[in-house]
Amino acid sequence: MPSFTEENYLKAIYHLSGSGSQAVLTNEIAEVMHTKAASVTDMIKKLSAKNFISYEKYYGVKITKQGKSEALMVIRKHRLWETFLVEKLRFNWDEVHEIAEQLEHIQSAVLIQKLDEFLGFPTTDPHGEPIPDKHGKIAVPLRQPLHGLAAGYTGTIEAVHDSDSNLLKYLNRIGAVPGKTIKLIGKEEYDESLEVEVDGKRLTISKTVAENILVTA
Amino acid sequence: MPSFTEENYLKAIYHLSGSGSQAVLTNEIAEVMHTKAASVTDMIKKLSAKNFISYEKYYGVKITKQGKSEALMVIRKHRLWETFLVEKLRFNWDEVHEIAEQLEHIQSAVLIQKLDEFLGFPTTDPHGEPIPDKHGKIAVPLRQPLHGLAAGYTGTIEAVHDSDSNLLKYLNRIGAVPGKTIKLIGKEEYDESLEVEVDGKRLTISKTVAENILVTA
DNA sequence: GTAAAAATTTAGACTGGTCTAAAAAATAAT
DNA sequence: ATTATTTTTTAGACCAGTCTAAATTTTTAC
Repeated sequence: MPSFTEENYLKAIYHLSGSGSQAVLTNEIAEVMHTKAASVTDMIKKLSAKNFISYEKYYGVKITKQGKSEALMVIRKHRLWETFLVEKLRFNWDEVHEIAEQLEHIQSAVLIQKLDEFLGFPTTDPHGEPIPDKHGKIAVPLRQPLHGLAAGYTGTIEAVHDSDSNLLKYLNRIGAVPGKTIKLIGKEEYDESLEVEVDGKRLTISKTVAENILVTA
Repeated sequence: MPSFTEENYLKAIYHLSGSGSQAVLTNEIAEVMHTKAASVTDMIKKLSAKNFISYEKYYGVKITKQGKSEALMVIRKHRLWETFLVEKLRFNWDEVHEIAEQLEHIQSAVLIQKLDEFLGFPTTDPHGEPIPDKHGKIAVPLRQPLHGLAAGYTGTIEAVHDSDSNLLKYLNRIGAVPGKTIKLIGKEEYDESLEVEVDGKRLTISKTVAENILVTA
């Protein structure tokens, strides 16, 4: 049974690796975990000893089948709890991430099973992200970050990354929520900011924000 | 903000002290925390430095106003989550303690506020224990352990201590649940076991079990 | 193809929580 | 009241997770 911290590392590695398909570098992990490279190296050794990842010195880390399965269970719990908080407790979309970060570590398979049932077996969370099923199976969504769209094209927002509350509050304010239509007017060369149209309103968003908005054409 | 472990110690001290009215000894804490006296001494120093308890060497520990308030908040969370698990997720009465032990440490005042509202502001948990309100106010229940009843008398089960799942499963099996009427037929001298009648059935229960059944006359 | 820069790992130390073994204080027994 | 017993505290150690500073390896630049 992985610890609290180990679960967080596995989740980060899973996401950074593109659902487990690529190797991940020490500094990448350090950045998203808000920690130092030396700490990551230590943790990598522990996760490797438990066969959650495979590790070669100086080359980076690959998540194993077992590690992927653990990560997907944590993600499942996170997204089910977020759904609960929004659907049942009437939280706003942008207030649930931090609480779900805690709830995702509660250990009880039957709890999650019953929660899933209580929520009516939802397939996506409030941010549009797919919820893995109890076997860890997850729908692969067809979508791309907004800044990958070509100028002039219109897309539908399918999901937004729920990494941080401030981003979500901002997206909420400008109306960029799942289901909405967004048109890419043009790209600014020097800073890669985008001019877009949402709800008939023109606005400029930074590259960083655009990367967190996921659209289908 | 107290840590996970500190919260568990405060809760234990609160209960052992009879809601904060008496001093508690090191070994008593060690026993209920399933830890050693030396570890308790260490933790006592930390809790004392944070003003959650007052401590005199070799004398024991008294919980402060601040410590009591923290303990009551943890108890409030525990009992609200237990209510949620039974009322909403359809858990059995005797399956929820261990899960609530984890959930009680989730940090978010607004979460508990919304959960309370979602449950319709319950005043007792599934075991009959009173739920402290958001200010830490708790109804003082009029009741006594079953073995305090005199032979021949009948009482109503108001609550049972939810310390451990095995006890609760046993109580469930014999029908000793809150709301039920229980008659004390007689006491056995040498081991203080009790002969009782529940649901028209006669049975013998140990002193240990009787102490966990709380009745009103 | 060597030097400089960047990334990674090691070494050693710290905190929180735990332990065992030994010392000190309080209580009980005669 | 002095000894024996129990309770509590201290001393020293360990594990998980983190850090800084230094060493090592890889990558980039010329």
